[in-house]
Formats: sequence, structure tokens, C-alpha cells
Amino acid sequence: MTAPQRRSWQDIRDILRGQILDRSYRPGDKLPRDEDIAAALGCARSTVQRAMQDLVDTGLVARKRKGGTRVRPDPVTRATFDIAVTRVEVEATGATYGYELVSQARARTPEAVVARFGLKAPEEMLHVQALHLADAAPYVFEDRWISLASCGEIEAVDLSRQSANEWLVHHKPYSRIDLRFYALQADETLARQMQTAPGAALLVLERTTWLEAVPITTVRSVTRPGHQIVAQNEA
Amino acid sequence: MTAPQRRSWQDIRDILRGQILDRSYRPGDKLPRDEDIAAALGCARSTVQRAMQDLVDTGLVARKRKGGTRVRPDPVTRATFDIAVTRVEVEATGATYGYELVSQARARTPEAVVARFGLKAPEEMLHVQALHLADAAPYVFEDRWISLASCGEIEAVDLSRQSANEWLVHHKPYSRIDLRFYALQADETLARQMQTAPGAALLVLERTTWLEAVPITTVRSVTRPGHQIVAQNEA
DNA sequence: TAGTGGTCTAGACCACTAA
DNA sequence: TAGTGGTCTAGACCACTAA
Repeated sequence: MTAPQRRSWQDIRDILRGQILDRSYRPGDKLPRDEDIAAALGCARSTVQRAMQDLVDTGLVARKRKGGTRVRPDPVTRATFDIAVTRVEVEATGATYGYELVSQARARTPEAVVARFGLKAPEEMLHVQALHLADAAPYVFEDRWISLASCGEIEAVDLSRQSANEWLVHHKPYSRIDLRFYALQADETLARQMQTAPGAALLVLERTTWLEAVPITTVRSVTRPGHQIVAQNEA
Repeated sequence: MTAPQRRSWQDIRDILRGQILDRSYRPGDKLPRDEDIAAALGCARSTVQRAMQDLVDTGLVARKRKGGTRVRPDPVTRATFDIAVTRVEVEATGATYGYELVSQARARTPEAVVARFGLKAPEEMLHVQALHLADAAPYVFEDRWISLASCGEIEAVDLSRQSANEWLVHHKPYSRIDLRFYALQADETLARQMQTAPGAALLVLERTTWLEAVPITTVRSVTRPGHQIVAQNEA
């Protein structure tokens, strides 16, 4: 006889998810109380709790005290993306990574940057433009503003050798991030930088970070033509 | 005297995260064993475990049995997106939702769709094109292929009244999803559908779903000009 | 092979909130 | 206000893996 294994929370999750997927429980339906599920499946309540936590994270069920657990009536697709340092991302594709500093200068933040940070007034920051290359072809063009108030030391760093991306990641942790994606039509300048045709549709990733309430950096990363961002395989 | 509250796992997480953010522990550094942290902070080991689980989910630390817990040396930005049914998304902006079926027909899957599903050969599926509107303006144009093998019933549904998006979400759960973003230059046809200029840069969201190994549907959703996808506020 | 994280259990008490 | 999920604890055993 095969030894009866103790049930893990993944087992419990799979059983419950199976019942949701095969529509034993339909969107909006209420599941039994954790305690009853535990009794029925022969495990501790905390094991059910752990399984439920996973189903909540996945967006499959919603839980409320006293209200119980229900299959979400308005299912959402929950996707997670990991965005690494550009160098690591390039090297992960097997390509050779390259980097070029395009410009570096103190400047007053334009209105768009003031808005991204939610500043009250424009401020002098470090403005850095740089190109990341994969096998010598443009991979990402980044246009970055770095707060001198929180990252003054970066002015002593040689940004033609080490990208601001890399330096910040290793020296300036953040506690809050605002992240967005959109499509951008390349203008003449950008097209030249990305070695593509003016008017090309490019995917842009915009990131703004703070440490508590203090601005750190905001960056607009324009990706190479045809670039796709793929989500982790989920659920 | 204020009552000494028992420490919650969130408290523990905040303490640890604080020590990482203020660089008491730097990228690559090893943290103490859970048991020692528990003793130092006066809580049970399982509470530390719960806090650590959150830090792992956030991408801040990595844990290995015997190897211990280390601050990630290659920090990643981890972003989570919730993608709701288009109707819900539009209504959440306060706009009035509208929907128009553009076309619906059985057809052999083109090469791109065969590839997305990873099929061995083309297959007859239901091809549906539809436009979602926000305050009567184009919001999302979706080009969808639905597997007849797994979703044959949908042919009995009046897709001019209810979007395939909505029907599928409520009747066809999936267990696997492939999700990607990219930018697309509008051609003549698409520009007309989205009421924009040919050549406009549009953000595209592509989703392909399976139930176990069985294809369900694949959809290319072209968003309106200027559309941004914003991540949940994290960390 | 020894050390560390992963997980399960049983029980307790708390915090929300639907009814 | 009663019922349900959320969390903590102490202890046990297991599963990985660095050394």
C-alpha cells in the first residue's frame, strides 16, 4: 500500500481550484467555512487558510469575515512582471550588453516630471540620457531624472562607465513605485537613437520611485521596435 | 502606560524591510536565521516566516534552505496588474460602456494564432472582432479566436448583445494564461476602427488561455490612443 | 551531514461585518 | 451580536542544500 501522504496546502488549493474550474462552485457562489473544509479534507484549519490565501492572491476568490469565501463574480486576470536591471535583462537573452551615456546635466524639471513626482514646484535635478545596447543594437533608450536632494552622491559617479540604472539599484532602495506602460510614436530624434523609422510604434515603460515620501528617480524607458513584455506564467 | 501590543507579521516585515532600506543589510547580505530573528523581536518563528514570505513575494529577499535569507543582489521591480472585464474597466472610469460586434465567423486559424496556442496544425475556430466603447468613443478593439473544441456552446450565444469577453469570463475558466504587451502602429483599417490617424502608436495587450492543455481563447486587444496601463501601487 | 527554511497541527484569541 | 476569517503560538517533523 502506498503511504497516505499528509495533505499539503498546495493539495488543498488544487482541490478547491479544481472545484471552481469545473464549476462545482460558480462565480458568486459561497464556499464552506474554512473549518468545514478542513474537516472534510482532513487537515488543519490553518492549512486551508494558507490555500485560501493563494487563491485570493490569484484573484480567484474573495474572502470577508463573517461573509465567508466566495468565488469572485468579476474575475480579474492578475499578472506579475519582474523587471530586472537592463544589463541583466539583455544578458539573459544571450546577447552582449552595451551601454552609452548620451547626456548628463543638471536641469530644472519640466512639467511632466514635476507631475510624475507630484512636486509642488520645479526643482533642479540630474537629467541623464543613456542608451542600452544588445549586440550593439539599441535595446532601451532611457531618459532619467534623479533627485539631487536624495541622491546627490551620484554626481561623483562616472556615468559613462556605470549606468545610473545600475548605480541606483545598488545604492538607492525605494519603498514606493509608480509604474506604467504605453505606446509612443517615435519622433525624428528618438527614431535616430533607436535606429528605426520616424513614426515607429515603441513600447514605453515609465517608472517613478520614492523612499517614503522622498523622490528618488523617474525614468522613461523606450524599448526597441517590436519589444514585448511578457508576464510570468500564472495561476 | 500604553498596552504593549503583540507584534504582527506586518510589524516584523516592516522592521526587516526598514533594515534593508536603510542599508543595515545590503544587497547580497545574509539575514539572521528566522529563529534568531524571532527571539530578537519576541515573536514566534512562524510569524517571522510569514513576514519573510511577503518580502520574498515583493522581490526584496531570496531564501534557501540551509543557505538562509539574503537581500537580493539583483533587485527586480515586481509589478502586479489586474485586468478586469473591459466593461468593468470602462465603468470604473465613470464612462458609459458601449459594445459593438464587428464580425463573427468560423475560420481556419492563421499561423500567428497557431503559434500562440502552440497547435500542431491550423484548426477551425470562431473568429470574433468587436469594439468596446467608452462614452461612445472607441476604447478597445478586440480580435479574438475561440476554440470550438472547448467552447462550442458559444455559437448559440448572441454575441451582438453580450461580448465574448464577458461570456467567456463567466463560463470558461482557465488554468493557464500567456500575457504580453507591445506597441503597434495602426494600419488603415485599425485606424478607422479606433478613429485615429494611420500610423498612430497603440498599446496592445495579447492574452491566450488554456484549461490544462486545452486551448480556450486568444485575444489581441488594441487600446485607444494614449492608453496607459498602470501597475498596482506596490512594495 | 548538519543547518536552515517549509509546512503542518491544535488551540487560542481577535477583528471585522453581515444579518 | 453572532459568525467567519485573520493571526499568533509552541512544538514537531520534513525537505532541501551548502559546506
